[in-house]
Amino acid sequence: MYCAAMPTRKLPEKVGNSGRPTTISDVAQLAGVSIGTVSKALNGRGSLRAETRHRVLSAAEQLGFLPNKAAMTLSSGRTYTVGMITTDTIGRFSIPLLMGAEDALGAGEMSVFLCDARDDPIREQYYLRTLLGRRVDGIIVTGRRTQARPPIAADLPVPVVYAFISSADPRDCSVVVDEAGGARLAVEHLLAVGRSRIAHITGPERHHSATVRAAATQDRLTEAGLDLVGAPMFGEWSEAWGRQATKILLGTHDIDAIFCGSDQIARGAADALAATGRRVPDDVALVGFDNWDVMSLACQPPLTSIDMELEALGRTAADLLLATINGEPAQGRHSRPCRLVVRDSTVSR
Amino acid sequence: MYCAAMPTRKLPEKVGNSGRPTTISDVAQLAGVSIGTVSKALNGRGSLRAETRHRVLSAAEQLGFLPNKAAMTLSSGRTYTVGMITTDTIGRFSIPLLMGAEDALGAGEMSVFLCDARDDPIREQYYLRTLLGRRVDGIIVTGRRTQARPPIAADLPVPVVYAFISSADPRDCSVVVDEAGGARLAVEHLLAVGRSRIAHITGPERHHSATVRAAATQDRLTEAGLDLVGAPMFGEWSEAWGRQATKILLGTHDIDAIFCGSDQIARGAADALAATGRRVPDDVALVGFDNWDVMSLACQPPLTSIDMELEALGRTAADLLLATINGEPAQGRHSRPCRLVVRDSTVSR
DNA sequence: GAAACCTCGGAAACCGATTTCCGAACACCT
DNA sequence: AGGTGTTCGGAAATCGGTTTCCGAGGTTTC
Repeated sequence: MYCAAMPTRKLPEKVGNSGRPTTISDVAQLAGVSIGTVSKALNGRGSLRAETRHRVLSAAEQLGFLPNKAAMTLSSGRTYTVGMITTDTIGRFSIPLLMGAEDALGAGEMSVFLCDARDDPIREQYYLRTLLGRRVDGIIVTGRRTQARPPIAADLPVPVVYAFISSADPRDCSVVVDEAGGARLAVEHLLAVGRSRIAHITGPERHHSATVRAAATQDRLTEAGLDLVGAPMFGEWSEAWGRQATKILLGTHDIDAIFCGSDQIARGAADALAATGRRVPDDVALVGFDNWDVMSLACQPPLTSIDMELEALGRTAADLLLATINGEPAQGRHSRPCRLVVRDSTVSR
Repeated sequence: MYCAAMPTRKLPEKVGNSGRPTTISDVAQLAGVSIGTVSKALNGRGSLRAETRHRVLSAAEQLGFLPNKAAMTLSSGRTYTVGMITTDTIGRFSIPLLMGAEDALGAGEMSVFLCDARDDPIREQYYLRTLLGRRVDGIIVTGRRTQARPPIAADLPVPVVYAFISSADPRDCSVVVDEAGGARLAVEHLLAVGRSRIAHITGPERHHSATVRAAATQDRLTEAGLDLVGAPMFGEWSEAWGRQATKILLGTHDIDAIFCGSDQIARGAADALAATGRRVPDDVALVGFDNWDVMSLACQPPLTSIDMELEALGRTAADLLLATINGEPAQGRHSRPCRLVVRDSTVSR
């Protein structure tokens, strides 16, 4: 009978108890077999009588036995762990990548060590060493800048996949976003809704993403027999720049659409357009990039945007890593398409 | 001489090489000693001749030896790993917590497994089991909702610290934000800049954070001999609600300040104020909560806000966890103060 | 010159699992 | 009754470290 007042007895808990974790020997003793037999029973190896197997399983259940991963690692050589190094700060981009990777890695079947190198090469090498010391089965390298980066190290004993960013060595396996394709999607959409005087406001010219998207924007317009209105406006990835650039633009050109290099810029643009009495999308249509809900949904009107599908990218990266770990090496650059998300900033509702 | 065309030779690399990772035996063989001696030399144990110690160290260096953590774990019983379970989604709140924790854990000395339970108790227990299977040295439990939650499990074999959220069991160790104190800071600041007709717009009433902050807001006003203008306006944590609530407020009351339960709400309020011709801060002062740069800096004008100092909170949680791991159990609820960040939404520049 | 002592480094147990190899027990066949 | 084959489960090696214990060899002391 259970009595609330009595001192807590060590009941068999589903997850662990406060003492020393139970080992395979404890299970063996309780089941009255050897530890080898326990191992076979739990892993379905060898040939055991059904009765024996069952006896072991219920003993393990009763003790809440969880095999010690470190011991398994030692004999199998695998840790069922991967490392994820973000070369710059963890943020809006790395989180979806992480979630996607976790997902592909079986959500807990394999675990992920997340390392934030904070743009510091020393710290990056340091993390690399700790990951190698932990004998991770593989490494995913990522970062905010999409510029190809030097390989994290030559000749590592574990497979490496670059996600979002790419390695400068073409033999390395990289999974990247087709940002040019994303920009083309945006332009095509604007053309489809009847716009022809299109401007482009984006981030710093030193950023690979900004130049790639700007170039693709111009290319696609040229294909349609059009020209970009003015030159691509390079600046910051900020709302303030979006506002400022839009004001400049409105003073000098006649436009019916702006494709922005980020949702933040687009939001700034929306504010500037509203402040000068332009209606979105009737007078000027607006497309952003990133599909960052915090921006694209809060914007008035909600933003049409380009989604880079980062979670899927994380999944792909992890899948390629798993393939390599399992002996089917994946090499080279893999590019993934973007997705257009249409909202009220380009089509009247 | 280096020649670009010649096949890559296996040079002694700083980090790893492509073959099987080197073991302590390899080092022992190269140094001409036994593995026990290598262990002593590398860890500064035992008594060795300086010459021997040096010979071992340079052999280890030459081979790029990284001790296998799994093997160390097996004999020491420690994994130098902690788990961090976020009960809901990883996001804006968990990342600073993680960074702070990483920092306190020596950035790589101990590593962190981040687990996203996605508001699913089943998944939570599943992650808990995998963490226990990996024999983590401790667990940090966190989440977005600040409501006290049931303990993640009774009687675990490893220490647990709750961060940001708290455990319903007062004996558990929790580190939380003094949200009431934060709200009081906001009110005091508004009083200090001469406001007396203060309204409060915040999130859903079912959210602990919203009710706690609202209650503290009213209390502090009462202490000052004032009343809140109208009742606290509970709604959503969104800009749209901030806009909507502000419009309602302006139609029914005469106010000179709004304290908002989040920066998003405050930003919506700022937009609504601007749309109706009110100047911020001259006509209406505005204070947000969270000090989320994306919102508070992009807002026009930039928002005065309450910073919960989540990174410091993560550090504190990790410190308490370390203390417990090292045999100085930390118990009970630890509350940490907020910080007021003054910007242009409350003081004219 | 022998006993006592000190210094240094090796042998081996141990951590907790997996896996191989082998032998005991039993059934079946002639 | 004896030989053969099959089934089941245990003993022991192994993974890569740490740590304890002990002995070889040299030095000091009387």
